[in-house]
Amino acid sequence: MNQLVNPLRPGAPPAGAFDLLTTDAASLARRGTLYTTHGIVPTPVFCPVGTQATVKSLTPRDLQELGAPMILSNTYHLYLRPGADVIGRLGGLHTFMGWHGPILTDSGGFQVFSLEGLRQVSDDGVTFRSHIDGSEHRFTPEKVVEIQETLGSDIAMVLDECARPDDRAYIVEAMHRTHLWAERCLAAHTRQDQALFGIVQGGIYEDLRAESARALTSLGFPGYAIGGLSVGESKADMLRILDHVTPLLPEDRPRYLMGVGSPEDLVEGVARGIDIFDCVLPSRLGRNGSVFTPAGRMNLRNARFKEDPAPIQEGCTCYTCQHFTRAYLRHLTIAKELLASHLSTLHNVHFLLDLMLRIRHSIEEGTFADLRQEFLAQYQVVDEGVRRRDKAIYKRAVRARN
RNA sequence: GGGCAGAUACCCAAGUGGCCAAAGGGGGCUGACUGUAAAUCAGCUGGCAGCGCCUUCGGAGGUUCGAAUCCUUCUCUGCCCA
Repeated sequence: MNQLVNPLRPGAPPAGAFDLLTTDAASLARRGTLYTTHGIVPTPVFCPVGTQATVKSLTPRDLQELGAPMILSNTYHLYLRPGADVIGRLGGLHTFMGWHGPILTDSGGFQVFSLEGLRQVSDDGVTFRSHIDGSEHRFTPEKVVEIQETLGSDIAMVLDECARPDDRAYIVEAMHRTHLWAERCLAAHTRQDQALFGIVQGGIYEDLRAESARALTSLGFPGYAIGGLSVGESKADMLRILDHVTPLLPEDRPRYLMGVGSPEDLVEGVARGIDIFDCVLPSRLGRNGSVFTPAGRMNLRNARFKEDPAPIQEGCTCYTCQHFTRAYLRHLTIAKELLASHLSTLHNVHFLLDLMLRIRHSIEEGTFADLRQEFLAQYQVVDEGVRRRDKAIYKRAVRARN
């Protein structure tokens, strides 16, 4: 894994090349290989997220030991601090952060969405106010490509506009802008050792998704991302859109579902033909005291773990589970010790990487359908009922106050 | 023995006549988190029953339409003087 491939070496696959190895008989799941300048990525793959050139609380050595095939980092955040030029002068992002495996950089498109209120969008680009010091900055498609080329990531993303799922008129506008930007990004992109992926938008509307997929594929990218999902729409909507979109994307190019990452979503995403995932969930949940188990999420703060001598997950091979009890992890979490974040994140990332490993094997063995069925039968998803109950408690509290 | 200050919910601590079941912290409990403005955020934390009632501010008694708040007394704590 992570074996170095020189894209300039004669006969070596170009950066971003994708080999489709096996296709599942009962679903759209597929097993493939993605070639990058910094290593070969087996797909389907999950990428932990290191927004600020670090997967929070983990060292590159941890990531290597966990077997992370590729990680994600972020254009907007690194551009603001420490500055892409700084990283460029220090030898590029890989050298700067000490991670020599594949890196995918997001374009800042997600920040167009998440920094709503600090930004203004026009057809030409986005004007941001820095969330750090309030200073004004401008991102155009060309600028975003330039930054990512300076960073030297293995896979760069086009600038896109991620929009809330509920407003069709706005989604249409954002989608068309995303198409214009995709074309300009492609025209501006020069690095041969870096692959540039396009991003399909269109919210929860099947006709818009189809239009977006058509527009993007006509431009000819080495890989296609599906953006604008898991941003507040229901799970049913997300899966419906995936069912609809992946068949419209070229079979011989990798498909990347951006920002998705809960265990159940990974399984269902793979079943719908997704090859690449990334998500902050394992690291953020870890820092906030939640860990994944085959039965669902576990909140380590719960009083019932106060004297629990078991590991998070019986039989788990991660460092955390092999050495520490729930009681100890609960103590660290409640005492807000730094080690709690590290150990919980370690377990969570391991959990997802291990799930992907098992998924890849099962596709090779032709048993993905069984894995999918067994995993989903066991894994308890936090359901709408719980949310409704929370909402009811909140309403009652408000009523009591008035 | 005398003088002064104090005792408020699990802890610390506001409140010195009605707007007080009682501010604010802390602690405790619960929940959320999906291309990271997140080591973050939200709710609950006297009891019961669904907008009301009941029992609370060291104990007892009193003043008042009404007391955590005023008076008497007792208990305890701290400081000072003998």
